[in-house]
Formats: sequence, structure tokens, C-alpha cells
Amino acid sequence: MPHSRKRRDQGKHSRIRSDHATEIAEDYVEAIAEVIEASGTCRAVDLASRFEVSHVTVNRTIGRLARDGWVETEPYGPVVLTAKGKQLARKAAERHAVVLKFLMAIGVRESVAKIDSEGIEHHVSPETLDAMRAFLSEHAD
Amino acid sequence: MPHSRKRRDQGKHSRIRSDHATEIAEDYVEAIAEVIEASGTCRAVDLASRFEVSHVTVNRTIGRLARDGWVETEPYGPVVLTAKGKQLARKAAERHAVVLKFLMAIGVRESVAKIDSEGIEHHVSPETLDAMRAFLSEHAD
DNA sequence: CCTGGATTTTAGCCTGTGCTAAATTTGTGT
DNA sequence: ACACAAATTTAGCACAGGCTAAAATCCAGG
Repeated sequence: MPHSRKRRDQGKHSRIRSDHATEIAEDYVEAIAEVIEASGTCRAVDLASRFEVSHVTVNRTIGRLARDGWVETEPYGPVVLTAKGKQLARKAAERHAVVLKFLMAIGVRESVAKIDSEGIEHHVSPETLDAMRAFLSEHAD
Repeated sequence: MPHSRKRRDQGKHSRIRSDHATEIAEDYVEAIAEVIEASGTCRAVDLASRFEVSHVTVNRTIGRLARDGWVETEPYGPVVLTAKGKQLARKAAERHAVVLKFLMAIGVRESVAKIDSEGIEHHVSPETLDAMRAFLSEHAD
């Protein structure tokens, strides 16, 4: 989508496009980490039901994530996170948690805050995240 | 992207997909309204430079917006908003303004808040927007 | 009026992200 | 050991949204 901030890349794919790819990567690695945490391994079907998309779509997305170095997988095998993938998952989960807590702190109901935080988290810069953290520690009553 | 909330549509395009289309519609109608406000009319090139995408891409996006009833345009003519488009533009601009002011109110620098608010605005539910408004009126010092 | 620059349209290409249907593989239970 | 169910892969389709290059159109200045 537009709202690009960064200038247009010389090559094939603009920054805009790869912004979006990063969002998907974050959503997936975060989910993968949670599924592994909860059940030991993560299979494509787990992600398909989580995201409510077809397992075929998940399969191809996982292929792209593997291509980009976020996950590793073998044919018919489960999905595991690379070191880089684990790091992104941690970062995404932490940011997600801060945004969720922050929204609730300003009075948004949990059910709504959960939904909104999922959309918002990808667009929160480090500086804004710090501002949210600061707010939370000030209002830690 | 995933994080869909709504269930998978039976038909061709999932809700996920149309979420994304709505974001683009919001970005475009908001920009179109601003350009018209500033210079009287809005042409494809104006949007191309604003979004830093090619004019060809803008052209086709405008076609989709026209198809969906947000704008009207004639061959080689400028882009105008429909009533529905104007309404969306107003709503988007107002929401954008609230998010921007809110981020600055919690201590984010304006330059950063401008960028983040553009990404965040599309994911702010009415309830969260109300919470932001409430915060702003409380801290109106 | 007519030519040249700006703009828009057309044609054609690519990747991403959604789907269904069908083929393949895996692994479990009797 | 084998058959069956579950899972994955393959094949094939659609549309959105990026791009460039080239054709068409529009409009102003000379």
C-alpha cells in the first residue's frame, strides 16, 4: 500500500511492497513461536486455522519465509524458526504485548484492544514504542 | 495479510484482502481531498508523486476506486470524489488527525508521529479512537 | 494552426496472497 | 503389513498492486 515514507527503490520491488512482506513475516514468526511454545512443533495446518486461510496459502507463505531466512522446513516436515526468525518473533511478541497493554491502559476494552493491537503493532516505531512503555510505567497503578 | 478477525469468505476474495483494499481507498481519498483542497483539482501525477509510485500504478488504482464508487473520472480528466468518497475522506482525515495528535500527546516527536500515524490510522477501531479522544481532552493542557 | 511537452492510456511483465481440486506422502491403528 | 486418514505438495486460477516502454491524447506557446 502507499504511505511509504521511504523513497522508491531502484529495483523491482518498492519499499512499500517489502514493508508488507515484513508484516507477514512478523505475524507468521510470532504465531509459529506461540504454536511451538504451546504444542512442541508447528505444522502448516496449525497456522492455517490460526490465520483462517487455506493450508495451501500457508504452505507457500512458509516457502517465502524459508527463502528469506526466517524459518527452516523440510518436505512434509514441521516448521522451525531460524535464529533470525526467533529474534524477530521475540521482538514482535514484545511489541505486541506493549501495544496491547497500552491500549488497555488508555481505556480500550481487552477484546477490542486485542484486535486493534494486531493491526497497529506493525506500524509502531521504536520511538513510539518507548513512549508507550514510558506511559505504562508512569501509570502503573 | 493475516490477523483477519472476520471469518474466511466463501467466495473469491477473503475479508483479509478487502481490508487491504479499504486501506488503499482511505489513503487515496484522503490524498485526493487534500490535493483538491490545495490546488483545485487532482490529477494522477499528483498522487504518483505523493505516494512515490509510478503514474501507471496510480492510474489503475484510480480505476479500481472508480469501480468501487469512491471516485469518478473521465478519460484524460482529473479525479473527483463521489459523495461516498468525500465522506470516507473526511472520516479518514479526522481519524488521522486524532491519531497524530494523540501520539504527540504521549511524547512522540512530530516527525515520527507523522509517519507512524499514517500506518496506525487504518487499524484504529472506533472504540480506540474514542479512547484517544478522551485522553486528548483530559490532557488538554 | 501546429508542434512539443506534459499527461494519460495501453500493453506486457512480475511477485504476493487468496482459492479449489487432485496427487502425493506420512504415519497410525488394527 | 496394510489400509486409511491426515497432512503436504502440485497444478492451476484470480486479483491487487508494483514496474517499464510505447502509444495516444491534451493543451499552450509560438
